[in-house]
Amino acid sequence: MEIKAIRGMNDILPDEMPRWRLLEETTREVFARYGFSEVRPPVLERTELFFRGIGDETDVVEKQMYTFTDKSGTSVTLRPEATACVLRAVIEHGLLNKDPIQKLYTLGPMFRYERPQKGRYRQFHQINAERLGEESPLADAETLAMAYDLAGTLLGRDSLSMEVNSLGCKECRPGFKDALRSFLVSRQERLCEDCRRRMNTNPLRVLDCKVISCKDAVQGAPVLETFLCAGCSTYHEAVLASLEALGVSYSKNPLLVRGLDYYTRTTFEITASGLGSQNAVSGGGRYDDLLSILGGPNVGGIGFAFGMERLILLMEERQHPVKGCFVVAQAFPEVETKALSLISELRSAHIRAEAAFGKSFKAQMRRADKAKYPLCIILGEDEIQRNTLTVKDMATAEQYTVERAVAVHELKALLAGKE
RNA sequence: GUGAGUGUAGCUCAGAUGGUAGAGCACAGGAUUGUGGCUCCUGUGGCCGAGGGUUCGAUCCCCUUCACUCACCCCA
Repeated sequence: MEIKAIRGMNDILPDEMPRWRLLEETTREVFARYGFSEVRPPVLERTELFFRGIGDETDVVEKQMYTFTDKSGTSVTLRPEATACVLRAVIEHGLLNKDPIQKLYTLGPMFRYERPQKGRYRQFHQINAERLGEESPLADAETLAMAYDLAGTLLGRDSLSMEVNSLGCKECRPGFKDALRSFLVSRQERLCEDCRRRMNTNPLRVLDCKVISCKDAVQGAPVLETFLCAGCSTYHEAVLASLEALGVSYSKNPLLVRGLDYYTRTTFEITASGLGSQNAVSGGGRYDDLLSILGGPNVGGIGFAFGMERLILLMEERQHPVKGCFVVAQAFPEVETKALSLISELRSAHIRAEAAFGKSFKAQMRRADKAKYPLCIILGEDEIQRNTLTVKDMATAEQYTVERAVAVHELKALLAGKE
């Protein structure tokens, strides 16, 4: 029986790597411009971290976690998201004592046990940014701007849209929840089965339901915006004004709800066309209570995540640029030995060099062509006799004779002209 | 967890009322015994997803199972 990869876990094959590298490089570049530094927490954490951090009534925690007990009997979980992990690291190492403002990002795999679908896998990768220690709507706006900046440079602004909302804080949200719940109870016979359950556990989610009868029933429901306390309301206005100042185009979506419990005030989502139903490319928001819930200082933060596979799906294919030479050698032991030392000399000079021994001359040429090498070096008995090399330009088919002694120097010059 | 669709060569896909399979691309070799791409020729490659049932005989029909895809749910 052939062993195959586990469901929902994919190999990233060589052809796809250029896109992944571009994605990672762009992320590092953009985030560095905003003063963010990289961290790398482990992928395995104590299960309790996510219970406390994400909220035990969320779908993620209730049914999507890869949880098991390790050999010491502790319950551990493959992280379903990164924020709780990064904050755990910040708290554990007292980073906020060294600097009360922390701007961090991390890249890596996350795990959720869900039915795989386009843009949704059981092992998937996220880009995650967290910004801690600034109580200011400007910090919120700048964080959203950074997410928008990254998405824009990767995908172009045209296919993107950003939606913003405020979820209020622990002062004003309960009032809204209660009002919403009693509104929903009054109309519960029109709600779908799921929503009748959600009505009690997480009434906000009902607003987001896609079932038409629910959308209908929700008409005229209390609006979160009107319940926001004065603090939240002015804060939200300031965030929106700052977004405009930053040139970020967004739309308000009072129904935008996040799946994780820890969000307060600002939340947002970036969606892209072309992904089918999993069209959220990024999402995030402010979490003023999460640090303290996790046992840290009473400091707020804001962050977001990008789904890397979703970005990759939208990025154009790229090719490995190949700059170097392919060495074609006639199949005689003496020639092959010389070829070997030439290759090694080239590599020492930081020139990419490759050969395919044990192949016919023609086959070697074909490989040189297929691998898209701009130059091909031909080494045969004649060249060895005369202490020269034949260099062939694969694009123009021109050939030059080069003295063996100055070969590396010459090749460097020739390659410098190829981009 | 629910629903629908699909599993045949490395990839994309044909196939017959049930008689153990083909194409294109890719790969390898040759036409050109030291010259790639284009062309032509040849070749390698398949337990027809797995298990069971019906049948003289199943890749095809039936059941089961697994996987993939899309959608729901939920999310990045």
